[in-house]
Amino acid sequence: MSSTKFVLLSLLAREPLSGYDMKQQMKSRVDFFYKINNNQLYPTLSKLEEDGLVELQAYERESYRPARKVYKITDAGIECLKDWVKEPGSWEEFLLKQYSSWLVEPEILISILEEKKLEQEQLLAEFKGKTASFREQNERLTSDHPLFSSAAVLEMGYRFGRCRIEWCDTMISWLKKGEI
Amino acid sequence: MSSTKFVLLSLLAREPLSGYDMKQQMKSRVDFFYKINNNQLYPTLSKLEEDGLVELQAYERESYRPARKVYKITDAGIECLKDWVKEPGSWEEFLLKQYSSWLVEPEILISILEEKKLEQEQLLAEFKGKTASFREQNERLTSDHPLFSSAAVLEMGYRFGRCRIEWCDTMISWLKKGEI
DNA sequence: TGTAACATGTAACGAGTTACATGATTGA
DNA sequence: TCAATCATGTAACTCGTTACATGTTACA
Repeated sequence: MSSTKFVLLSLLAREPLSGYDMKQQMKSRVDFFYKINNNQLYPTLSKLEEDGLVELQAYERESYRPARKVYKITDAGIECLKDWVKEPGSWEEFLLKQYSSWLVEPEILISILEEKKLEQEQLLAEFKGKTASFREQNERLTSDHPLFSSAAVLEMGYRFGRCRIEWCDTMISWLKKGEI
Repeated sequence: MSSTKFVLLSLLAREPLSGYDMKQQMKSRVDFFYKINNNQLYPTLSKLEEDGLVELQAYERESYRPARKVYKITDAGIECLKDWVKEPGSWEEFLLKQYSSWLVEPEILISILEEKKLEQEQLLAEFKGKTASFREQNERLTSDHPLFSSAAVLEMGYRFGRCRIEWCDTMISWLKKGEI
């Protein structure tokens, strides 16, 4: 149920890698936001291999250090990853899935994005209502008033929502063009 | 170390509540983003009471249902919460802290916000560099190319960063005015 | 001489999730 | 009659974090 195994599949879908490589990528890559630790990494990799979603491509051993095990994603792995990308989920998970969106047909992606957009628009409407009721009930909120902080957090929620909607629009336009 | 206890203190800083009340608020409030389950709620409340950060204000018992325990934050609790709000942390934690920003002196808040803003600006510069190097290396990215997805995720990171910076600016202007 | 990089892995712990248990009352 | 609401709490489990263990080579 956790995203960890899909994160590993997401990386392996692009190129064969060892566990160590994956950790390095997660450290350095600015375009991929995820942190993993050894305790999750290696057992999860073993489980993926058991399930036939990845396979050992190379086993580079040098005498003085542990063998470097390079894994490769299988066809079943690609299918599994594709299915996951199409599944609904929270915004955070959705963003993670976008990293593997290149595997999915553009038409399907567009419909997913349009649904996400709708979801955010509904949330935005709720925020708007809340903010309005704040302003009505309290004409002036000084910075030591609890509702000042509530308004601040609400403002952030509102801005984030708008930001997400705009991003969805940009993505849809990119996909309709077919390239960037 | 976890935020859970501070979340409970954040709610109690505004008004005395029972554990059940807190859960209800987290469900319904649009201005507060946090989910808690009974297994964390009740033991954490007990621990807060042990530590003298909250105290029992009322113990409303009706024969046919469990006693309703209404808690009240103590002076020590307020101090503890205030200290937490001033501490540095991740953006997510920072947002949580903003819900109790009304407890903190505006000058201190402004300096915290300015630091957060700087942090985001540095991140944004990194994103900008990455995006530029993408564009240079690949003139055209079709939607089935892995780097198309990388660019999509990067674009989101960039937009979020800008959104955060703009929000910081808005907050600073609110605080300098002293009210909204 | 010490520490960072390489490369795998385990152990112990803390945090979080789902599900369950109680039990009268209110409303569909 | 069935489910939901009120209100507390426990049990079992998964997930994630920090720290440790191995052992050579390269570099400051």
